Amino acid sequence: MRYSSDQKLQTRNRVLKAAAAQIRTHGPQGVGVAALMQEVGLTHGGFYAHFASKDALIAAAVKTMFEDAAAQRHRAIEDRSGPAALGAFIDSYLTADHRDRPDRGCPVACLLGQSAQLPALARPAFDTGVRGMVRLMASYLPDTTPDPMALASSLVAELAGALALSRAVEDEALSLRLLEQSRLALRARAGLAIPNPESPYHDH
Amino acid sequence: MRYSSDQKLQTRNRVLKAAAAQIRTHGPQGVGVAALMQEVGLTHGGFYAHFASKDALIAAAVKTMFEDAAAQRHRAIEDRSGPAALGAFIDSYLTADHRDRPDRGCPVACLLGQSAQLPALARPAFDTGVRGMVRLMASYLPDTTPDPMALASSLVAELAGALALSRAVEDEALSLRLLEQSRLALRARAGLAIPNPESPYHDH
DNA sequence: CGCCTTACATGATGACCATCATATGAAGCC
DNA sequence: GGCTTCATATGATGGTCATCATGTAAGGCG
Repeated sequence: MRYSSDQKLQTRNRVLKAAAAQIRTHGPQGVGVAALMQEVGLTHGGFYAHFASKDALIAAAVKTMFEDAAAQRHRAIEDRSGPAALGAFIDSYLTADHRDRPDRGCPVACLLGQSAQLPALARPAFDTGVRGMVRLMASYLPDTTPDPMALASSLVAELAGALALSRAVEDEALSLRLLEQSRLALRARAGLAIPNPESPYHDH
Repeated sequence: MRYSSDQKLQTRNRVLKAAAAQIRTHGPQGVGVAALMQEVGLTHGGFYAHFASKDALIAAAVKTMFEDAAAQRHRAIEDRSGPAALGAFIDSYLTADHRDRPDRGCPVACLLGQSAQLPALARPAFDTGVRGMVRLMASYLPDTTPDPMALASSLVAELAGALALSRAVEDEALSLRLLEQSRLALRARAGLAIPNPESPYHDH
């Protein structure tokens, strides 16, 4: 092999990561091949050695976004499971930090209104990502939940909706209130205790 | 005045209406001046007699979208008020019909993830539109609600989130289930009765 | 009747875009 | 040390875009 053994793969991954960030901040149509490659330190010419087309890149990038999101989720819930994991996830999702870093954040919240604008190649990736998130939420719910998938989908809708709303609102105080209010509502709906770090009734 | 007395105003309104539809389906960046004018039956040249720039058009179009949405809301709730109005609104919002016609539908659900992609000129219009929707929901809540704005913002988040999710999912049955489940969850959260079973959304 | 405002059309400009054909140059292999 | 391969660069192509300068014609007003 020429160059270091996995040079091409590493470059491909760097391009993917940059694309995943740009798609989340500027939308699928806001990414340009030339600008993207420049961000990685290359020129536009080499792009087609890695991806068949811009649409193929976007499809691959959407997939990466969900993989990264799953990794972050694991970091957020640490070794908790069940309802405790759900609470940790909700709390980590509806934060100012997550709101301010859409480029590293949940793909569902970023692409919520834009599924129709994704190239046809990328839509299945987004679809399975959304379903995966719902399924995961359902798996965290207490065993006593009558219809876990129903509740989970409703929770995901509010999670992503609230984060996106908090990004749309210009007033910082209102934005924080939106996050906090949905956080409380979601915890209540999921049958979790009111979050209070010092409370002896904290859920785990 | 030459031409019929308000010819220019009417043209402007037709352009605005077309833009409002295109923005909702193709996103703010998916609208082209030439294509837009052609849809109205004109050519691209006259555009700048009506709007200072494309960004100014988008700002004006966002405003129109919310005005249209308010009019539709009035039609949906008819002469109901309070919780009855809220129930009618929720039921009319989370329907397959609304899902399938984003070009005439709620601007919040369409632009949820794209507020950052709106031109700076248009963001205030979106911001006030979102706040208006939350305020209206709050006004429908029962007087006994402890913190109406808090509940209202949480409801709006789920409403828009659920509609956007239902648009993202490719499986029709799952999409309908998403709508129905959030519809039930929202009615319950707002303290409303279980909706009548003969609703037109039950076909599946 | 003819003028002149005005709504709109034609056509041009320059920027930017995705895509591709071809060149370059680094590095493992003989 | 030269050959070859492959990751990336250079530069071109055809397209689309927003914007604007200028042309045209419709029709109310003098």
